[in-house]
Amino acid sequence: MVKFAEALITKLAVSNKLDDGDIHALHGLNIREKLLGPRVTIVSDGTRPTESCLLVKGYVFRIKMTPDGGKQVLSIHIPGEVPDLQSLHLKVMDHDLETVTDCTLGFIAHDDLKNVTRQRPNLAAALWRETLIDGAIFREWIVNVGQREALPRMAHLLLEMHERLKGIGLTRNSGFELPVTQTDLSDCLGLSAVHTNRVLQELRREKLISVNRGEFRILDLSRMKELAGFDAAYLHLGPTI
Amino acid sequence: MVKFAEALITKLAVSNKLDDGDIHALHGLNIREKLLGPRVTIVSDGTRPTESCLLVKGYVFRIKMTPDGGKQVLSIHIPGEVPDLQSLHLKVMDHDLETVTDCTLGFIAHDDLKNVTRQRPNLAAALWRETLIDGAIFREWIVNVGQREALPRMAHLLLEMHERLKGIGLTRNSGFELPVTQTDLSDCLGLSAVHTNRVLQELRREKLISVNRGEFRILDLSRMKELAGFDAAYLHLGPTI
DNA sequence: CGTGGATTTGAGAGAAATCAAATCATGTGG
DNA sequence: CCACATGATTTGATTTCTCTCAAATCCACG
Repeated sequence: MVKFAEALITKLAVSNKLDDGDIHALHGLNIREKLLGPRVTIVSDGTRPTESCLLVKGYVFRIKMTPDGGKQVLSIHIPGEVPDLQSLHLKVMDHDLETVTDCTLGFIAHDDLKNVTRQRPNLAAALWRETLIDGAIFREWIVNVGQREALPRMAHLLLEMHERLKGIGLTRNSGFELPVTQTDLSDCLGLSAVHTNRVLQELRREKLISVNRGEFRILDLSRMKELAGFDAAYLHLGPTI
Repeated sequence: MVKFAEALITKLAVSNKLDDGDIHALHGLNIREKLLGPRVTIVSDGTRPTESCLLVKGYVFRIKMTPDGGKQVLSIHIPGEVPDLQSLHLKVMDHDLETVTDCTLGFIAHDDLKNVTRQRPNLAAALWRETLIDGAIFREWIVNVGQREALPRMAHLLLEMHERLKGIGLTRNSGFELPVTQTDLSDCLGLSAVHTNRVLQELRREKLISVNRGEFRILDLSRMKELAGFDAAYLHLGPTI
């Protein structure tokens, strides 16, 4: 199944330099395909996965539930990413992984991943780097919920998704598909669904964005960045030498 | 300088299994000592470090500033940790690193770290794992600021510090040194300094904690955990097989 | 003893949550 | 093709948590 390796390579190449040997090794990976519908749990908090899943098509949420029923989305994953790559070295899951949309996933055994990293230090570094970029995005999310109020917070999230999707070619003139509900967005931002709705209205009223059924468009990039205090550096796009 | 290797080994051993060869390799690392006073910037946002720093004594904050002067503490680092280990693979810093107290630091060149990881896959995994635990803690901080209100949020932070410090033997019957100001705590939690003060008073009034000059004590662990919804699983303490 | 930072207190304002209900899709089955 | 059910979005009113502003007190230190 070439598409799996292709998705992974495309995404890795956004932030890493891969040589022919690396690419060959990735093509050689044994990947088990799985198609899932929307809103399905892929991996559960507390379990011990023996494989990680490569997302090829669709969106995936990492989610953490609080004891009193609160729900926090920790990250939104896009094609080419491996949302539970951390389980390669953190044996017990500390959060859930679930599909947002119809998804095509490719499961790769941890043993195979370990072999590849042992044989190709450059790939090991690339995968490590991917988990570090995850971490950098987590850090910015802490800032987002901790420091920004609702309007810039929403703007920042949308800008991040725009920037990351642009990296893998999933934007068309500042528009991108993100088929999530307003409740989903509220779970990303730590806001109530009602307030999320009002914030989105405000952004539309200000002609900063447009939304129709899961298609978001940034109408005024520079004003949005200004509003959100957005600086893409934390995404570490482009292989830095 | 044995103390550097010792601090690192103690901390790594909390979450990893190290063999004699690993320990020997760590002792062989070339480490440059540096003593810093409190409130000193170790590494700045936007720079490209060529070494990472091992914290041996004291506390270090990772900090992110927003364009409008907001300050968010991203993590509090304790002895044995390498707060900027991510710079090994993410060349440009996306946040600041600064001392909180008097600190003893040991700087290790990235080249040396890379050599060690290339020669000892088990150490590579251990270091990768440390950065993944960082990530797990970031995730929980997102939940903390996103989902919990002020009182449980503060309780959660204190419980986390207690649990982590216990791992390296820096607690005495539920008490631990954490010489930070209330303003520091407010920057950790995304609260105002005034509200932080009121929250601390409330926790003391409820006989949940006591504080005197940088020494915090958890007076009622189970009620605190109940209040905070605290589950230590995300810290990944103990080497999971 | 004075100075500056840290903590504390009080009062008022503001951002966001909650509660409740209406409206708007969307998709299903008769 | 329409009636209906279900979930998503929207609106309005009210409450609550947290912030801001301003000032007082406390404390460590030179």
